[in-house]
Amino acid sequence: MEESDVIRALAALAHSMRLKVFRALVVTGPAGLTPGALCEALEVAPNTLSFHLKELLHAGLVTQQRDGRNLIYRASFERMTGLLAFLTANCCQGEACLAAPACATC
Amino acid sequence: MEESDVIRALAALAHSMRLKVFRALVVTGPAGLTPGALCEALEVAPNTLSFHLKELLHAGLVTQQRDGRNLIYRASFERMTGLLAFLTANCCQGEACLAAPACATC
DNA sequence: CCATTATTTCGATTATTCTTGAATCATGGA
DNA sequence: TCCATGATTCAAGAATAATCGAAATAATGG
Repeated sequence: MEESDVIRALAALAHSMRLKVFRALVVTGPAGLTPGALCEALEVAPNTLSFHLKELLHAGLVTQQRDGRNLIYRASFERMTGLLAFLTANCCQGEACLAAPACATC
Repeated sequence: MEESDVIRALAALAHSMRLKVFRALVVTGPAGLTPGALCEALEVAPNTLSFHLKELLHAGLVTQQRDGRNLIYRASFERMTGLLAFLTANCCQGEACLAAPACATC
């Protein structure tokens, strides 16, 4: 993962609504959610949500798939783990450190 | 870790220079680095660096300690792991998922 | 106490991002 | 084909963040 990709992903997540959207998709898992469902859950206007979903999509943090007249968005776990790996890579020059596993519940 | 803290931390890291600074501190580990050393390594003006260090400090991602006429900045591994944990918490509603450990080298 | 080095703070300008409303595109059914 | 629904795009103004030069603060050694 390139540094520019990492920055794009971090910037995408560094916004209240986008973080909520991403967390909702992470919690939901492989089933994913439609924009309509997210609008209702997060009480946000469709165009505003669409803007933020596009940001997440462009950052590679979510994927988009059409299903009839709905779209299904899913969190990209591959991208997320790449991001986490970048932040901790080569920490402490290989010495023992306090970095804990990323996913406590899995 | 509160959502607002997470956003602050993500926003702090979502900037090329700040990410470089943070990575340099992560790689260096507990010894830490002075602003002067970072200035030289990253080829940045002292006041610009100071601005960004303050952002990282305010986000809790780095700590500051005075040592004579130098300041020593260190990455806060505690904060970083808290951030990583937030992003992956409750993923996939407890189902098995692909989330990998955060720190591959430690 | 003064000079020097290290680092931060201030203020103004520029650039970027967020929000909002109206318009547009895509799909499925009558 | 026409309409309704789900979702996105566009353009503007408002808010926020980044940059840079100049000045200020902090600590040490002479």
